[in-house]
Amino acid sequence: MAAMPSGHTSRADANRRRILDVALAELLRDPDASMDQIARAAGVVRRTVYGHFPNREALISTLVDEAVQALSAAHAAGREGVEDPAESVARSVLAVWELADRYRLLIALAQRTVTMQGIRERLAPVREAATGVLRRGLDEGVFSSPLPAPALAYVHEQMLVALMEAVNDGLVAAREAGRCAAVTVLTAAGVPASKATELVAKLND
Amino acid sequence: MAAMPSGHTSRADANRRRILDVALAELLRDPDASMDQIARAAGVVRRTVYGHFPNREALISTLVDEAVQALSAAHAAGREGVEDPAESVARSVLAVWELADRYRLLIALAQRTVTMQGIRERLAPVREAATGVLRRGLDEGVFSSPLPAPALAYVHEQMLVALMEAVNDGLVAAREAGRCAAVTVLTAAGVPASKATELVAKLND
DNA sequence: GAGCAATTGCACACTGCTGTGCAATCCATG
DNA sequence: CATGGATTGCACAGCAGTGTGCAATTGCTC
Repeated sequence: MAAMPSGHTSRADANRRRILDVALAELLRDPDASMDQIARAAGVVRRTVYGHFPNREALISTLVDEAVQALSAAHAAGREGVEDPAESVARSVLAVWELADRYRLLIALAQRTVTMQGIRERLAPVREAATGVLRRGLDEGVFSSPLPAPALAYVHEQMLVALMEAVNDGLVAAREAGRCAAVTVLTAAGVPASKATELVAKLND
Repeated sequence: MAAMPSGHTSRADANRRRILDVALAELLRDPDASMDQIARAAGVVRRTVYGHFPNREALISTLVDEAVQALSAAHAAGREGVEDPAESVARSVLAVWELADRYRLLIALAQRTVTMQGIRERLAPVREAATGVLRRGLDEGVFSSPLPAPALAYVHEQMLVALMEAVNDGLVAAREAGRCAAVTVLTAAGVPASKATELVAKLND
């Protein structure tokens, strides 16, 4: 039946959750992983996956939606009520990075998948927000770059991706990565290294 | 027969060349483009493509090899006989960028393909060279970053990718992109914006 | 115009993935 | 232990792509 004892998710729900989690990891290893691979990795039969998601696209779409939603929230929360562009950027990066450990894989995946298209589209709002902050920073002279704000937004986005890969490959400790990312992003925007370091250190204490 | 008149490439060679060129463009639009799509786009029948390349992988492999080779050459040439790390980095970026207009597409493609693995492997030497320069710069204090040299190399690599996408999307003029890339890369490494701009301007006159 | 390599146009076998249907089975709950 | 939703196992149709074989044809070269 529909109702269930308090605090106890049905087996179906648990399976659905696990399938999503496993799919995330599995699609990283191979962006073209088949439904069968995913199902087996989730300890389930292919047919069962189709019981939860009508088709492959629906599954991936759900995955993307979850990630994008979490990311948008973090990005927005990170800079609410802050007027200084530099601090705003730093806070955003740090906030987004919180999720990195969970979604790093998906982001890396996104890089090399056709699905990339869909993801970039859905991230457009976030990117526009970021562009806005960057533009303000450039206008106010807090930032300094030969690049127009939108291009700088691209660069920042890719820098985070690069850092995530660096963490994946063990070049940077996950613990420090957030701070490093924030500092590097600010630095790339033209904020003096010393000032960037100081600001981030203060935020991160 | 095998021999041919001076300076005149056989139709076969011309076809092979054209197939490679078209495949490059076609695989960008769709990393999973079929052999048939590629063949048709090259104004040729699928069977003909198989006449030149035993299989899909061989074709892509050839494509990658050409690009990597050109890239390595440019990267090395750009910084031969230069001792200042900052100038070295700036020269490399500018040199590599020369090829960007031709290979930008492939690079973007690489980002989202499984083939990515193979490419990153083959680019390892270049990345190591870059890491070396970055390390020297960090040691000498010319650069300043919380990131270790290898991670910084990742970041720089991705920044170039981002810039290429920005150009593809019309956010930056191809003509200025090289200079901007160089400046931004240096800035991200902690070189003061003013100094970076000045250096690049001098190199690029 | 004969000769020859390259190209073409089919046809074929094979593989791997998708999405669906259905009967058998599992298993927590009541 | 009975019940019903979830899961399983299997089978099937369909599709798209790959790589290959071969005979017919094109078009350059001599």
